[in-house]
Amino acid sequence: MLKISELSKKTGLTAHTLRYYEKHGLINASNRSEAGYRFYTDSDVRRVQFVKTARNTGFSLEDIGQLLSIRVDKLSHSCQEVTDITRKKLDEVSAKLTELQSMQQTLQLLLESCCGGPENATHCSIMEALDAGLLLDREAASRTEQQGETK
Amino acid sequence: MLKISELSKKTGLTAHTLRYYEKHGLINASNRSEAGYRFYTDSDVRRVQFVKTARNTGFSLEDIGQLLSIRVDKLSHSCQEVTDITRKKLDEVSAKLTELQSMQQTLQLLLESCCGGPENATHCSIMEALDAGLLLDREAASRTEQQGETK
DNA sequence: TATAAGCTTAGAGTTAACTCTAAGGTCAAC
DNA sequence: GTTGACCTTAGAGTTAACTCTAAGCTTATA
Repeated sequence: MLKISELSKKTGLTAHTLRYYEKHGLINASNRSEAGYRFYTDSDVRRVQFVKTARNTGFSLEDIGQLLSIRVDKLSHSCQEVTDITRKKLDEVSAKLTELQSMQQTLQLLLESCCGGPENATHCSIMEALDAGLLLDREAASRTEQQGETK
Repeated sequence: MLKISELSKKTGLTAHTLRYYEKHGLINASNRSEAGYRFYTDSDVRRVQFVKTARNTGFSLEDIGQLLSIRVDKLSHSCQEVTDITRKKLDEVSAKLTELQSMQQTLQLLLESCCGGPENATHCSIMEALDAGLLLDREAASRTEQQGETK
């Protein structure tokens, strides 16, 4: 039976975060001392570690809530439910990745185009590119279109 | 001279967002009607488009504030200042990219490992992997270390 | 002239996941 | 018996970039 600071050390999550997770229904301390101190069982610890692993994998706390309800009653849930959550997250991550890759490419091009020296910025090619809106041909285009479509 | 809704149409930014940018010192309407309506000059429009392009490139509003102060007085600023801001942003984007790529890989492996079928989740390999904390060998490890180091 | 569309401001709400504070109770050690 | 470390709770603050609301003018149209 671990106290919250011991669980904190064991998991690398702060006591604050552990209480936050509890408040949001993700974890719990199976026992309390007479004074109200939380005491965590091995089972509690495993659940916290599950949450941490899922968090590190990119799942939101809401996702994790769903995964946890599957975890405690696996018989009533299917693999498909699990893959649905996972695929949805993968799609989100992939979309974000595409966006960031586009940004990365643009930023690299900008850096390559500029001398980066102590000269004044009168003819700075980065400033010129931003002024010209040249980047709109790439990432901005898709986002601008999406904005227009959702109106 | 454009009214705010006209500028909104022209830029794809909402009037709300334009006022928000103004409140945060990024843009301004050079003129106002007697009734207080904002009127934007061509120069104002170009500045707004600069902000939009920079935003699409990944710069934060704070970054853009710096870029704008360079933009209005290029003689007093160097290319290096511009590349510093750009490189810092590129580093951020690259770091985030690495993290997301790791997540993507993990999520893909999880999906490949699971049947995803209507079977109950008793032996779901995704649940097992999250339970085992297997992913900690990859991305979580670096983040856990960072957390430990910054303590 | 009445209606609707559009403009103004100040300020509150949203989102996610913490992060921190205040006020106070508990516990082990010296 | 008094420090000091640790625990409790409720609730406020943080971050970024919007997004929306309310209450009230202004303007164009029919």
